[in-house]
Amino acid sequence: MDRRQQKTRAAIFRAFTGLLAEKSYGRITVQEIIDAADVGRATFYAHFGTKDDLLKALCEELFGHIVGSAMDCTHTHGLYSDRKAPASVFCHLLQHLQENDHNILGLLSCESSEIFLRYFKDSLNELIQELFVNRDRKTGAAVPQDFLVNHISGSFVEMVLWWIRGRMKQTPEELDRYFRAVIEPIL
Amino acid sequence: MDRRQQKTRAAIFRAFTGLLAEKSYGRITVQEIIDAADVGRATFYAHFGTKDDLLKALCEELFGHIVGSAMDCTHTHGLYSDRKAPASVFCHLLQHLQENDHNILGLLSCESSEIFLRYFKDSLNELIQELFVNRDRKTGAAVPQDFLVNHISGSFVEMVLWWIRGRMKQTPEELDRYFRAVIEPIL
DNA sequence: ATAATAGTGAACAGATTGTTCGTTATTATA
DNA sequence: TATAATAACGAACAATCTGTTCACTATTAT
Repeated sequence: MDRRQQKTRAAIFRAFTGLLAEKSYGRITVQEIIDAADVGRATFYAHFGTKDDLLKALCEELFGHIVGSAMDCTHTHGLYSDRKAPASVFCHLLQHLQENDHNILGLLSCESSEIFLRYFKDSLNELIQELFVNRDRKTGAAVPQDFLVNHISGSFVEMVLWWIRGRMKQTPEELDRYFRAVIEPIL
Repeated sequence: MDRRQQKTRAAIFRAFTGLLAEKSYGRITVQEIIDAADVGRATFYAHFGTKDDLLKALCEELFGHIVGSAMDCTHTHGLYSDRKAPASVFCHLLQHLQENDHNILGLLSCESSEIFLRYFKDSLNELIQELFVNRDRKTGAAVPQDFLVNHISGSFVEMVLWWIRGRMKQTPEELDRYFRAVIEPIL
């Protein structure tokens, strides 16, 4: 609502992500954040109860956004007509990542990437769960459905990590092919 | 060498793992560790330069042990004749986990499990890499080998996390079946 | 027996945290 | 435009934590 709130919130987010590119989450102090954001100490604590709260808020904003967009895309096709329709939700997600919306790659490739990957996977889980509802399963009941959902979201996240750590030498389309090669045989 | 060193080292490890069961890694202070271990402040810093060093040392000891044993098992069969030969390395690993050697489950199920999972996965990667060397790959070159290795170790670790978070209702043998069901089709 | 090694306990400056409070600036709205 | 509500400021605070130092004591290996 209040423009001032949005400004400080954005400034804190910006400072925080900037610091994450330099050092691990654990070593970042509130002091550094407010210095970088040029914001009063009391102001920080008026917005976020703790550093962990800030982390959580940032993750929700980022991953909620990216996964939400993927969800919209699969539900209402044609909405993104201005962009080449991706071959799969996974490809869509990877392209989103490569475009580096809100410097999301910075977070996933920083020293504390594991923390962000967990949030990412949680969001992914919801997405994939939904995809399964609208889909006939061809597989017999060899494995429970929630095992399968976890396997897919887990593999995807681990693949993204592998991709980033390898300096992202593959294109999203290439990665998508790999991923489908290891996932589709079991669907 | 010196018995005193081993004792304090063990006391610190014990105190640390105990605290991890209660609170997240980030919230644990050196102060609490030395209080719980009943060890002088200077002593702690004589052993570990920092809290992160302690974490690393613990992980190396634990995962090096469990994965190393799995590696031995696959190399020299019959060594573990006193125990029912497990159907696969994965089953072997899962059984080891369930036995909760050195309270390894406590670490993997605590609030900071992500940190430990990363170390676990690193160790696993080496193991699986080795397994691939001694094995003919049936798959075509649809996906690169290191992608595949990462996919397998990543999936395994994510499965363990799923297992633990679901309160470990499945037996290691059951889990092993699931895992082979999603992995063997692509080998 | 003795020299080397490890642990003790206290003290330390410096940094970090989370909170409080009076003051100032910005915003919404009447 | 006037005014009341809201947000940020900045300075200060006690409490805690960190990492290091030092003189002293206990244990260990040889």
